[in-house]
Amino acid sequence: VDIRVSKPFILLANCEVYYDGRAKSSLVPGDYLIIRKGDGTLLIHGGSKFNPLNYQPSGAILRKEGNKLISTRKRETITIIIHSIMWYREPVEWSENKIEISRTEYDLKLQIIRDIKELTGDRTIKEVTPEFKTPYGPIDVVAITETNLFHIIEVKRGKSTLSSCAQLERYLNYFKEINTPTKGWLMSPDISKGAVQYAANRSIEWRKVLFEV
Amino acid sequence: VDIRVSKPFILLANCEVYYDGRAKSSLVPGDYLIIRKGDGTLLIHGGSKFNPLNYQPSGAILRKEGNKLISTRKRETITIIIHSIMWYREPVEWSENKIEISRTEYDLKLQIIRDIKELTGDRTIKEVTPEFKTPYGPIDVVAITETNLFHIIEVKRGKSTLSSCAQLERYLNYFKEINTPTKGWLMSPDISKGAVQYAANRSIEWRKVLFEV
DNA sequence: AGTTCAGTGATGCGT
DNA sequence: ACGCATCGCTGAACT
Repeated sequence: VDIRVSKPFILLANCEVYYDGRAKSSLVPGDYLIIRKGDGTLLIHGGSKFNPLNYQPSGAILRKEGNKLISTRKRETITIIIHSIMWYREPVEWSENKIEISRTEYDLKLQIIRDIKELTGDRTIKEVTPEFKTPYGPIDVVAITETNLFHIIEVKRGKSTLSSCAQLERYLNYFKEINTPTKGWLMSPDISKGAVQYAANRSIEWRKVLFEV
Repeated sequence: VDIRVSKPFILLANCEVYYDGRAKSSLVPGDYLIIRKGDGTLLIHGGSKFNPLNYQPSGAILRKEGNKLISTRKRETITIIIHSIMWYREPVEWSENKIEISRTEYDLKLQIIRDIKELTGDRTIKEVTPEFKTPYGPIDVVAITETNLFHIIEVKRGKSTLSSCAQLERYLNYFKEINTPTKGWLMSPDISKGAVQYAANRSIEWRKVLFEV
């Protein structure tokens, strides 16, 4: 079988793989599934687990040297030494459509902005800004009251964790530096125990928010 | 062609895909690559990009209903409606070896622990603990001096970011609560501009550490 | 090109 | 099972 590096292909081969770049890895000889897409993406999958064993994201360039396949991208290199080919296929058509997805953090954010006064219990809110920019990163939602109190809201689509608390606190620190009074909020469907503890110690409040759809 | 849900297979098919679970998505009809592994992993790949369009991680259970493939796992469901099959393969052998990887954060941490006195410039360190446990999460490296000053060190294999700063500060907060004097450190090969700023404002120090191998 | 964050993140390790 | 941190994370949006 002749592998064409100019075409997308799907290949099951007995091979070994070496990677060098940000990290360095080697994969002992075995039968693996090798996928090469039109945009340069290279995936080497083993017989279990979600993640490919080795890979290169879109933009990689593939070449052939004897029984070696070499893929390079931004100073990273994958070398596949092929011992034998079980089968090889070039898809005639391979669609590039995207999925349409809902129940993302963005959707939850819209709900929160709509219900902001009920959720915070603050009827004096006069302005709500999503993606509020600060030098310490963009804040999911900022709601400003008539008396210029800033509600700083971090939204999570899943569980709020210690890491969410730290993220929120980082934003709060910015407003502390510019002497602006704030109230910090976590809003999400769930929260971890550690986050509850941490939030309590720093007067951060959590509001449970569920997806409506 | 007859798809056997009891075996791992690779399938190129014209199909449409619906997912419902934590989120909800749909994929318009097209030609996609469907991979089913022995551990239940299901991957549906389009003709570009690293990430699968739809997927289920290991543990999913697959069944067939007419021209539908239905995979379920923990209240999440993927439904593939198959319109036509381009080709279908069942790998006879598909290895489950793991890659051996180096230059991970763990490797960098070992270097840092070895060179801890040089990196901190503190010759009075008497004890170094990796994975130091606190209620606010485990700290990469803690080094304690003869006078009980705690060096709190957050290690990153790539670039230190604002998020790294916030993570470190969260650990520092714990020691503040128990009235223990600390010095906060970021150690990594690189650091982002925002992180430099944030660290400067909170007397966190950064040390550049490169992989030796 | 650099920075930041979401993700159906997944995965591994600890409790 | 939950909690937490890493990942060669990738991908997207914005500067």
